[in-house]
Amino acid sequence: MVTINDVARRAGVSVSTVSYTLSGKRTISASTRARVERAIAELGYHPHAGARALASARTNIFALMAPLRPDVDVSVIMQFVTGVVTRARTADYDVLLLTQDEADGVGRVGSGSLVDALILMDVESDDPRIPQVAALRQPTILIGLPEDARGVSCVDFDFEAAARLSLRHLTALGHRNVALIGPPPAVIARHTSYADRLLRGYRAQAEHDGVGCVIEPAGTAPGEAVAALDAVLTQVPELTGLVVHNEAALPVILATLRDRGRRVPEDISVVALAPADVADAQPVPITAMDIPALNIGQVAVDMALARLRGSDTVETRLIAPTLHERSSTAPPR
Amino acid sequence: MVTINDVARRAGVSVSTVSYTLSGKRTISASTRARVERAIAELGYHPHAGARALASARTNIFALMAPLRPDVDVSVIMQFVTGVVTRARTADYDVLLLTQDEADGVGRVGSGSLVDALILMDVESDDPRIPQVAALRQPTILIGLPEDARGVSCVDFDFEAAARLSLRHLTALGHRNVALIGPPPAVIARHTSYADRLLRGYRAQAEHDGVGCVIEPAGTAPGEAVAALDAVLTQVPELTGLVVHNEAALPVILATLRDRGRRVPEDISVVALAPADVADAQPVPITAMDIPALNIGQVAVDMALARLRGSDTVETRLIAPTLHERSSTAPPR
DNA sequence: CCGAGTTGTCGAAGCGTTTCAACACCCTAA
DNA sequence: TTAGGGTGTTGAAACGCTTCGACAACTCGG
Repeated sequence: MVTINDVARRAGVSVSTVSYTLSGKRTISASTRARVERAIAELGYHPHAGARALASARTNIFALMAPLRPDVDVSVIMQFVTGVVTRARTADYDVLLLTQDEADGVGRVGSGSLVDALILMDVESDDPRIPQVAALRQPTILIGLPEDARGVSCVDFDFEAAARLSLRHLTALGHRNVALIGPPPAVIARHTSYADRLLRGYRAQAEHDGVGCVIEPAGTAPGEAVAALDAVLTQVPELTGLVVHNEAALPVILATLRDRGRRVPEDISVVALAPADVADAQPVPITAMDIPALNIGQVAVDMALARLRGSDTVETRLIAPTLHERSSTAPPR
Repeated sequence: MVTINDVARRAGVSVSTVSYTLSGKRTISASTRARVERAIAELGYHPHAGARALASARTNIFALMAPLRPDVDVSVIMQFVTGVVTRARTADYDVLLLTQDEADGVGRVGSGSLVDALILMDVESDDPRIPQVAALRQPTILIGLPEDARGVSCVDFDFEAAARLSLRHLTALGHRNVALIGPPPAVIARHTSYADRLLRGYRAQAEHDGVGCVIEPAGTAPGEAVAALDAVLTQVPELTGLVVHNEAALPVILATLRDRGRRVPEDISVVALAPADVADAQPVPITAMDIPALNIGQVAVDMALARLRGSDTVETRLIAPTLHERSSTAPPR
């Protein structure tokens, strides 16, 4: 194993000089720097992560706690993860992947100084992890918005506003017989933060616009999506407007609508909450509130970095929704 | 920050005694152990990961290099990842998530002693990472099977056998007009290991059974799947048997078949290569070679652990396919 | 030509563990 | 009674890095 000592000897300088060339925390003459860098390249030196962590109290690792469970929508999760990992790397950070189902994962990686900051996904309205991270030295960023966010920074898509806007888009077009096909029942039962806010927004807007409030959760399996749609059609036979927030269900619902003889948008208008690529890739491009999942992951990292640089402002950032009109909405006939 | 010193003082023993109680590498009397454990609990002590790594040359971290690109099938990837992470945790290992697109990620985490072993996904037939990991002190497990696997352990689903079996299932039923809808063009162009083996197996079996060999790649977007299916139907108008290996395309293809007036399995038999839950969740449960992605991830971890325990046997494990008959195949009329 | 900065380099003291060699103790067999 | 062999515990030396304070060698204004 090649150490900083080997580099120093080879370059004819002291160990500390090598360290300072690497970190840039002191000025180093151009010629010295060059010799050190050559030695590093020749020896193929990589600093020992553990030693570095011990001496500097920094690991350059983030913990990302992601929901590796079947009931959440994999493609969106992946986008968050991708956003986090790629942005972290640009700041020379690595990402440690944790699951929810370890009881004290937070304490272990936090108190054990394994990571410099934590990013938590799939936040619930009253999330048990919040007191845990609050006890930590490391800053934490939540992707999601709990009821009580004291002391932790949050970032998320503004699902409440998104739900309101989606419905308003339909009612503004003149639709009165509308419904929402929402997240899986399990997600709602857990009071996952986004689901709570989504439903709250939808209910408020339905009341505000004076339309009936029909909400049907849908599981991730195709059969469940069909069942949910049929349940909606039973409750609202005259249905002309549908809001869908459920990645997995979207294609199935569109296919089933066709099966049932309902054309989109002539008979039924559909608004989705989904990443742009998903909405765009459907047989009929879907008018949607684009969920910028990749971007939210990146913002989470940026907030973590800011905190590590000393900013102690705990903030909540809600990404405002923008409705992207595609071909799936029209006035009712 | 509470250190092993604090624990030792509190328990009235030496630092090394605490260390040995934690590691179990020396016998400790029951009474001492109890005192130490109480001190640990009372102080909420967690060993410092960096210090531990430095002293023991072990980090208890695996690197998992996963394809965070859009053209691979997210749901299968997620299953691999989930299998790896959960199994790793049962052995007290954490998982560091790396992407492919960092040039020397392998060297950085390997030479930097950040991880004890590496697990590489999305392996290509002639993967440039193989020489990199070969130069490392740490063992590496590939999920996939490159052309030249010297020195590295591999584990994967036997896609070649799976393709042969799928096709043979159709020909044995009497189908002569068959086709394969395969992975996205980009995956094939990169010579992703599984795609290479899949096509090889299919071609061999087609020749062996004396049926035409029609292969159509399909992108992940719904539109592309439709296009692929139509291309197949143009080339083989009398089509009665279809093998599909493409998670994302499967539901779309089934829907489109219905649109085109072809019933499954009365008019067209469909065999898929897909995880059991995906195959099972379709409107018509699909006869499939179940891809045990979760399990493969776990096996990868087990192989890594074995190597870390000193076994230096470099092995290649191919998980044999088993055909699970559901309702999507029947003899041609 | 002197003193005060400025710049570039160095030595050494940690950082919190693990682990090796040593040792004290008790038990047993001779 | 003593030698010999476990048991259980300890002190101290690593492990490879960062960082602080010190200092030599310059530069520059007065």
